[in-house]
Amino acid sequence: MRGGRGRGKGRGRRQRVMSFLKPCLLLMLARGEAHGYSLLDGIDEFGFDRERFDPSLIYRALRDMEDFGWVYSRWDDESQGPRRRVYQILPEGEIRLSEWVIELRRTRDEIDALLAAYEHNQRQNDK
Amino acid sequence: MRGGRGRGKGRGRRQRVMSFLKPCLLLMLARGEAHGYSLLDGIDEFGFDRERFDPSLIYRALRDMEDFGWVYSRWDDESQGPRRRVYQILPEGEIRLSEWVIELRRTRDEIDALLAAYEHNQRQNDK
DNA sequence: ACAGCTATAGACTAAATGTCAATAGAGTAG
DNA sequence: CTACTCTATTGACATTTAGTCTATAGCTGT
Repeated sequence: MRGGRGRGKGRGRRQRVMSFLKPCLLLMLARGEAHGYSLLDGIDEFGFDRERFDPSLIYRALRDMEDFGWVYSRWDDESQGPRRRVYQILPEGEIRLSEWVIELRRTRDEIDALLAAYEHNQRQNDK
Repeated sequence: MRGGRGRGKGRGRRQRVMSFLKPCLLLMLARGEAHGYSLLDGIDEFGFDRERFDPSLIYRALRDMEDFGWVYSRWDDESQGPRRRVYQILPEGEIRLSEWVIELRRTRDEIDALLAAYEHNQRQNDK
């Protein structure tokens, strides 16, 4: 076993990644316009832990998506409290969401393939 | 629509992420020892495109996993051609793989939830 | 000798994520 | 009236992960 290359990372544990947030946000916006904070309240539907979830991630994702032309935003001055930016999904965003759905289906199928291979392995080892 | 903040990224398309490679490698190693290049030949089983897949990713993943104590490697001098490093999975690696399987099942379920929500939305819009 | 394949490794780049702190309006408990 | 809390958005910075490109080196066939 070669000696470490000075890359001791403690433990390679990270959270899920796979850019799951943006499709979730697009889907929520497809149900109707919303602002960042209200979207934050909705993300636990998709398995995110609302308590530990940093709001800045949502705002960043929304701004990125606006730069891509997937969503549109305007300030809402009617509401009480601090001004909120209200987002709407654009046709480009609906297209991107539908592409994402296709990619996610494929990803799911690949995960299923790995799980099946793993379980197959386990059965072999039990024999 | 705010003017761009100088963040024109062309198009936000990336490949799948989710650290899928390492669990695939661990699973392949669970079936028996192997070296990097032979693992490269096996990854298309999991949906990777062997042609476009850069071998250095495999070697890096293997070294990372060795640093974590999940696999063990030794030089194989018996083989012809350039020396190859042969990897074996360690008990730590089997444990990590089983944890990964649990995480992947959860990820798959979350993808399924999003897909179901998307399809539900579509049906509503058709009405 | 050299072209091509097998095999591994390193450097550099780019992108995606995560963490923290700053700002600010409104309502409310004391 | 002021300190505190909740809603709301933003920016800076750090870390992690993934992707590209290049280098090295042994063997094989010509």
